[in-house]
Amino acid sequence: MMPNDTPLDAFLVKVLRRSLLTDEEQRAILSLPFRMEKIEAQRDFVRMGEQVTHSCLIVTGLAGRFGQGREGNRQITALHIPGDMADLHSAVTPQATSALQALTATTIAKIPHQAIHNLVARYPDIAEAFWRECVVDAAVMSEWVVNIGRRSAAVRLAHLCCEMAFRYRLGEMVEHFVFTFPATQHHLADSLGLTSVHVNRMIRVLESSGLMKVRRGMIEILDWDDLSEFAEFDPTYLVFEDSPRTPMRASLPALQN
Amino acid sequence: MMPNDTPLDAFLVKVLRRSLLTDEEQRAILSLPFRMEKIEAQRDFVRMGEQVTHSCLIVTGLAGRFGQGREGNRQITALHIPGDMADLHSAVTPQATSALQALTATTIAKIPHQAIHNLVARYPDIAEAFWRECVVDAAVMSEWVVNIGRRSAAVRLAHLCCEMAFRYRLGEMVEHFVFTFPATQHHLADSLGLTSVHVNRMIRVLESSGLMKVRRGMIEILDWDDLSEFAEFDPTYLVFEDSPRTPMRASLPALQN
DNA sequence: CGATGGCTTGAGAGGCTTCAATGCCGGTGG
DNA sequence: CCACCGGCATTGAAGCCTCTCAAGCCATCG
Repeated sequence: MMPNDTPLDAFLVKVLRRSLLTDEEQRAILSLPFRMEKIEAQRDFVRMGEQVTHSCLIVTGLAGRFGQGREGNRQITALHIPGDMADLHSAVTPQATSALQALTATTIAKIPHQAIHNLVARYPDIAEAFWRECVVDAAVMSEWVVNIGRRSAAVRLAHLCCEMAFRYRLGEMVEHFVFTFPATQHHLADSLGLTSVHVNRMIRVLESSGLMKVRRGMIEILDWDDLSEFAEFDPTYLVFEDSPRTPMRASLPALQN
Repeated sequence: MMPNDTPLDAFLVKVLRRSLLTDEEQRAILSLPFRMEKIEAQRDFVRMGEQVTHSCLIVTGLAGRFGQGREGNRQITALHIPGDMADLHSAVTPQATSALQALTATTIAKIPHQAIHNLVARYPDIAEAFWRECVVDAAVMSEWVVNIGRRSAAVRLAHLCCEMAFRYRLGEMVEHFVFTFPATQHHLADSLGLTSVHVNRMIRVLESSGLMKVRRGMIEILDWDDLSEFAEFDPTYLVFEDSPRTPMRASLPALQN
């Protein structure tokens, strides 16, 4: 089945890298109802503690999930790029435990939980696929814990850039490339548990080692192999096509309809 | 329905705090097949990269999920106590992206993925409940990112102790109490992104402020209110009983069977 | 052209680490 | 019953990585 031109396409493409779905199931996902919304930079579109009734798919721009300490210390716990369902988990735990904020001008597609529930009740394979998406998000966060907890600032920054590069390119890496990444140094700092001052210095360190450049709104990878080596970056946790797809399916009784 | 005496009871109790399940569904979970296994302290029972075929329920003891940097730097990304299904997510992503290690002598119940898949294919509500468990685990990790990224060592340690206290007591808190927690200071350090030397010093700081004591294998909370205030601990991310339980259920067509 | 937001750079302070030695305690074997 | 042993906890001193504070710069925008 060919994706057409819905905002849901990018999401479906990502899902299909990890879960095997029939044409009917794919069509069902693509026909999910949604309402587009433009969010200006620095605005929260999900607030902490709120009762959420929609899941948010990032269509363009960049969004961050924020936790915070008492004294205004903000920490980004996840970054979401176009094609990510930033909020899929809220379908299953509607009370938001953290805030979602647009880091730059962002458009989102809001999908009613109701529709998601109808979908997964009807298609167990889709339920499993969505469950899997949430598990992959958790694996990414697990890697962030390691990154923040146990790596030096320079390696930390390099690792984040590798992850974002890998996610933007869906794993199709080459030696040297550029991608747009509209996060400020302050956003990077909040993602890394550092200050923006120190992020700035580390950017210069990486640049002077010839590994990468960070400019306003974009990142240039100069040498992917050296960089990912330096960053201790191993993309396995992003669970892409290499891993077996739903290996049990064959042995399941076909219950759906 | 009354829990009887299976290792699965504790797990079911936790699931029921977050998901509404019928008697039949509860019975189905309790009749999941499993094989008990004793793991000695410091031994990995799931290795990184391994293809996993079972999910592990912690029955007694304490287990840690480990990520690691290049130079032997270990970072614990999750702690699992009795009643936790440490590995539920592996049912949906069988390639382990991190290792599971027994921190002390631990007994686990290994549940075949096959059985889990059969269960969730038959009972959509259970699929949703298991999905929700994974989402809660992710919420805990999200809080760890904030903790490690943005809080000082003393607050960080206090926060972890609050979390573990809350989880051991399933949220039934009192002013002053003791609970056994068989982690070493080294384990705490690996959970907090600190060194064991510094954890030791912070323990003494907390003790001299009269907030808590940490002894070999146990933690004593001296003043829960003051401690959780100091730790910036807000248990919302752990509990979902306040929030509506699977609010969509009523409106779903009853498809199962 | 002033205002704004982000980036850059410097100097000093401090929190945490590193290294290293000592102390404690439970277990084990003679 | 005691001596030894190994793992963990404790303590000190020195150093470094990162933070804080503060100023200057540069582009963009009204």
